[in-house]
Amino acid sequence: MVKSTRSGTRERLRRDVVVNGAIALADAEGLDAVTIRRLAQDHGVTPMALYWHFREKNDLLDAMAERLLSDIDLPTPGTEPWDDRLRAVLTAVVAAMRPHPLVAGLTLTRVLRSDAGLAVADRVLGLLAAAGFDTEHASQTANFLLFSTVMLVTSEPGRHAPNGTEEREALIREKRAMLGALSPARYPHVISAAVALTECRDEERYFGTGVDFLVAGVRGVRPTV
Amino acid sequence: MVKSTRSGTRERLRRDVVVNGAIALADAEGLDAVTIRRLAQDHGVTPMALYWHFREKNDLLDAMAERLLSDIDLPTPGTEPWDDRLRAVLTAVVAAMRPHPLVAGLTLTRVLRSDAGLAVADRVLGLLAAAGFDTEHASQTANFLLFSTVMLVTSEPGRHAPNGTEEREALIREKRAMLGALSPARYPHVISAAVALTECRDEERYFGTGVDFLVAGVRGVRPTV
DNA sequence: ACCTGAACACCGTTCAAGT
DNA sequence: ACCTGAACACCGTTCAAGT
Repeated sequence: MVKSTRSGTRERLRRDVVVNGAIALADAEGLDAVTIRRLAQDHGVTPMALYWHFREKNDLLDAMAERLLSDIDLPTPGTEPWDDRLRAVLTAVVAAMRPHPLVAGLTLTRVLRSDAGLAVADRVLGLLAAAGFDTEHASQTANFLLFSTVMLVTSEPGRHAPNGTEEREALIREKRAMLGALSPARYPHVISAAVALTECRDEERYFGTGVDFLVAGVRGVRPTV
Repeated sequence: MVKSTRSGTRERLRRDVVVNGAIALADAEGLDAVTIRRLAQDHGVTPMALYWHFREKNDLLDAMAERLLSDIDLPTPGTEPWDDRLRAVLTAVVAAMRPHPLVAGLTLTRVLRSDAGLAVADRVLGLLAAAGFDTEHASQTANFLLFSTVMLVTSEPGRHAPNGTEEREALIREKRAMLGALSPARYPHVISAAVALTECRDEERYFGTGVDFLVAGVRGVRPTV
């Protein structure tokens, strides 16, 4: 995690360049396209060259996740009510993940293994403690809360395919057609929701009410004080 | 989806056996262990034999997801308030997923492509409509709700590794040690929550309040009527 | 410190062929 | 209808070697 390279500029730059390339590649073509060999090729280097910078592929994925997590711009701790502060934190998480819906899922298993992720987790745990949660309850809630927030981004309707491409349009059309062809007797609600289920019309509203949902959920399971 | 095999017993049996084996294998060793070649070997058959039953590997994953989704035992539609009925549906989803925490994630992208998943989605959409949600809002909420419910299972602390194994114990110990070694000045809340963050002490309580959380979230974003 | 070359043990998948 | 054999184009990774 904490890198202690002495004259690090060359190494860290190189490493960062690879990580940037990997994220950009995943954004454009999905995580499956992120391959040691493909990245090597993109950088005009032999696949084995990457193994000097990363012990194994998983280390590269860790670095990608940490990059996204460190993009989270935590609000300065204020004195507002706990739920307003929680909302601000979750909004910051969403903002960092939104540009990378195809990569965000990597953070799910890595929050507690990166400095930036730990900072977010600590903040959320602190807020929940302030709201009256005991340690056990706060841990479970914080864990689920962070997962859900990231998933708000990864599960946005129509965002499974790379952004803005024709491929995405085709996928949405196809899915919509499939839903439209279902039996109206069996799945009436699905059919009338076919359009909304396949594409998000108003992203700001989607993420806004998503965060509202999560804050309300916390309020709902908050111990009565 | 809808299979129309004439004298199907032999084929469907064979196919089901493979799917069962794949789920059991994933439960025991994780999804990465589910490989065409490994399954073929387990069934004493050539890898290419599987390609008669599944057009490609993804079809096998689809079938695994559909199996889990069809394990959902939807409650008979009642006349209770919408939130009680929603709670019952979500509880049924959790119950179906809990035995397969390492497989449940497969359902996330496949709900709307399986009969069983469509039935659940239709039910949830109907409940949200009854609660006063318009189509757009209901779709986004239902989508997120199902994702979150599945994730309640896949993200349970300590359940990332196969169940009950020594490997799992080792992973938990390791993670706990890592968290305990952090700087108390920077991550005070994480450190004091190290135990709770790495293992779920009371699963019933965890899933119970998880479902409560989600129902409360829906209540929180429900349009005022 | 940083990279290459050759090799290994895996993948999913195609295609022609068998029964 | 169901399965095999041989082959292809990919993976991640190791190890010894170069500069």
